[in-house]
Amino acid sequence: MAENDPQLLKGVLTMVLLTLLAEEEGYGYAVVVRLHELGFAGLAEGTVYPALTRLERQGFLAARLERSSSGPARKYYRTTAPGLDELARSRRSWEELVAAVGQVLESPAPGNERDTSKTKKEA
Amino acid sequence: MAENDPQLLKGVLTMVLLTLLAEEEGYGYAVVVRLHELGFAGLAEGTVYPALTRLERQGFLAARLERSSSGPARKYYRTTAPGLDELARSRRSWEELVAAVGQVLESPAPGNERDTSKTKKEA
DNA sequence: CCAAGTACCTGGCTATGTCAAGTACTAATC
DNA sequence: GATTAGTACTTGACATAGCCAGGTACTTGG
Repeated sequence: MAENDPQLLKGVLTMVLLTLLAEEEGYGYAVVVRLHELGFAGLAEGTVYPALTRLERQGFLAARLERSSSGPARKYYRTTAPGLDELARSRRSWEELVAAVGQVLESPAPGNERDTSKTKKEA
Repeated sequence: MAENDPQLLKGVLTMVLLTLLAEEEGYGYAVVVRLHELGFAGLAEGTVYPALTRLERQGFLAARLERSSSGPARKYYRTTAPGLDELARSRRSWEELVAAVGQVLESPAPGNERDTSKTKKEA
């Protein structure tokens, strides 16, 4: 589980959070732990909490507080209906990206000339 | 080919550019056109050129100018040896990310309780 | 009382994609 | 020969979102 490239994560976290919290309600701390288990190794709390707050502010997550006997109150989040829409959109973008990247990475043969000018007369 | 999420592209572009320019030399404008064909629909010139410049500055790409009869001189880039190393690292991160995201998206059954506290006594 | 585990929040930093505008060369048209 | 359109590259100001460091606060146990 190597260090994840911070940049690669961008945008992905939103989708991941909406997915997890659509399946079942959860609170920040637990989500962080879960994500570490799922392969998002270096993921910091300072990344997840602001993301949850943002998604709530955007109406994609709903939150409720619940007292806990093992520490401070937990903020449970659940994906809302607009959140599900956003998730669907997000997944589509993700799949397109994966497809496009796949096409580049598994590029078959480097034999086709690419020249935007129609090769009328070249230097 | 829907609008790509700008955030999702982050970090990916670097990898894609290093890949394309490792296969064969190319100049910015042509790369932009090529990427559009490959599924990176909304990709702007203003995104690609700075990326190329950055990669050159970092030593991952080498550049040379070539006059053209169809417009201003073209700046041809080719991936360097360090660029190939970076590409390898980058691909690894990407594959890990795709795997991790895959695990979340195709999450099988939402039945397992996840609670960081060992359920000693819950509210 | 203090430490450690749980749980959340914030400010400042950074990286990078986007937009808009600009420069400049060539060829074709009027 | 000035204008326009296509080719080709650059840049500055902006927005987003992840990261780090540090802070707050509740609970339990020594």
